[in-house]
Order: sequence, then C-alpha cells, then structure tokens
Amino acid sequence: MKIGYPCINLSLDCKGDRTFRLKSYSEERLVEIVDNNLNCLFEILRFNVAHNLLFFRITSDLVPFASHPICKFDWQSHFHNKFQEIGNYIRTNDIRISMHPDQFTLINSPDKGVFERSLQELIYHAHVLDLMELNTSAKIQLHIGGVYKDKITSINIFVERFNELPDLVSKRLVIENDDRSYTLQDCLEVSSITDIPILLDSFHHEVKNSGESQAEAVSLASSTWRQEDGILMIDYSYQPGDGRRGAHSYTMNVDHFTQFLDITKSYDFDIMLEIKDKEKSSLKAVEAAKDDKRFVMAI
DNA sequence: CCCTGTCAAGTCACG
DNA sequence: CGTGACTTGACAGGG
Repeated sequence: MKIGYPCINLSLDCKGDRTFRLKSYSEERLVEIVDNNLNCLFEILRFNVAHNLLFFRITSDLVPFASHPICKFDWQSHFHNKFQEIGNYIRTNDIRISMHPDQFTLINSPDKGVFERSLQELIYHAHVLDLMELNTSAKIQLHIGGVYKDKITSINIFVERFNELPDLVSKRLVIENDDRSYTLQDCLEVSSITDIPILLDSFHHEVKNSGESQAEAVSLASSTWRQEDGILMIDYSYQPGDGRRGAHSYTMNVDHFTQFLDITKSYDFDIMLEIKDKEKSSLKAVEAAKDDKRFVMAI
C-alpha cells in the first residue's frame, strides 16, 4: 500500500501545472512552460519520496495543448532527456503513477469528433508515461462517459471504441466508477467484456452503489487487476455531512481513513487522497498508516 | 501595478 | 434554449 495525492503540491513554491492561453500560443511559450512543469514535477517527486508518499497523479496540464491541432512542436524529442531523468527517478524509487484526463475526454460520445479529440488526448497521456519508460502499472484513469439517454447503447459504444484504441493507450487504461451515471456494477460489466481494470473511487461508491459495502467494492475491483497492471488503485475522499454532494472535503478525517483501512485490511492497494489540502492530508494518512503491515516506505 | 473576466475540449441538470 | 456545475486557479488584457 502506497499513499499519494493528485497533481499539485501546496507546500512547495513550485507549480507543475502552469499553462497559458491558446491565443498566446507559441513554441517559445510552450517550451518555457513545459520546462518549468517538468522541473517542478521532479521537485514534487523528491518531496514525496522524502515523505514516504509513493503514489502520485501527474497533471494533465504537464504539456499544455499537447493534443490540440495548434501544437506542431515535437515536445517528445525536445524534452526526451528530461522525461528519461524523471522516469529513472520514478523507477528507482518505485513510485506508482496515475494520470486522469479531464471531463472533456469521452470515448463513448456519439459524436465522432469528440471521440477523435479524446483519442488524441489519451495518446498524449500515454506518450508522457511511455517517455518515462514506466511499465503498464502506470495507469490512465477514465470514466465510462456520458449516458446519452440510453445507458446500454452507451456502454456498447464504450466497448466498441475501447477495442479500436491503439495498444499504447489500451494497455494503460482503467475505468473509474462515478457518482452520477456509471456505478461499480456498470464498470464490472464493462470489465467482464474488455478486461479493463477498475479503479475504485470509494467516495463515488458511497454516493452511488448497488448495495455493496466498501470492503466488497474493494474486493470486486481488486479482482479486475492483472499481474501486469499492478495492485488496485483507489481514489479516496470523505464528505463531511454538511458539504455539497460530490464536493471533495477540505481536510483529512483521520478516523474515517483509519476505519477504511481497517475494513479493507485483507486487500492490498495504492490509495490516493482526493482532498483539497493535498499533501498535508497525505502526511496525516502516512502517519495513520505507518504501522499497517501493508504500508510501503521509501527506500 | 491591480483588478477581474475569462479560459480547448463535454455532458447533464435545471429554469 | 441558455446557463452553471464539475474543479479552481491564474492568465492576460484593460484601467
């Protein structure tokens, strides 16, 4: 079990998700920003290793406009050495990596144009992980997508489109249950046809489920991960009673987290804290988990 | 320098 | 049919 947080670190004076406006696009600008973002990513990873945080989600903003037609620049070659250096560090320290394309990435849209743009976006994500020479335990997590008024058809389209994906994408893709449309059961149905592993979002599962307990959900999702996929990934967050539905909590409820670890103690997984204060809560989680026999410390 | 409207992309709920 | 939420900050242009 490794513990982590997504995309940004609030303690460091360094932002790895800087971007700029499409209107001000230029190659010089792109190079400047990507250079900054890669340096900062490396700095965050070093911070994480120093704090026993060995699970991290790399921001989709690492290379702004990478999948946009405006981008003709060969950033893969230009930053090859830097990606190698970071990849080396990740492999040496055995850091688990995920990426999560944003809500515009939908492979089951009836609109072929939406699918085509999403495909380009997924290829960009796969290139980032490939450039770092990470194995297929580094994952790209995606929701099944829209319902478009007909869930069965939409699931079928997802499966068809998945089967069309190039290998560099499909070998890394995992699906995640969401809190409005596609539950764990829906994901299991898709997984049974496609063998896609299921990333469990424990909070979404709490909001929308088919009666499975958290422990049962962990067990079901866990069984969809093959040897080459690594162990189950979990996105964890906790909603205090008064917050708006679906909103992530601001800070860690250590009791709730400890309880979650306890009820899932017969399963191993890597767990990402989707909590607004990011690494601060992750450090509390590490503190709470350090005596757990599943917990993996930095070398 | 400071203020603030706006930002690549999609879907869905709501009025 | 149009707008805001999702997530949120910060870019960038105007004063």
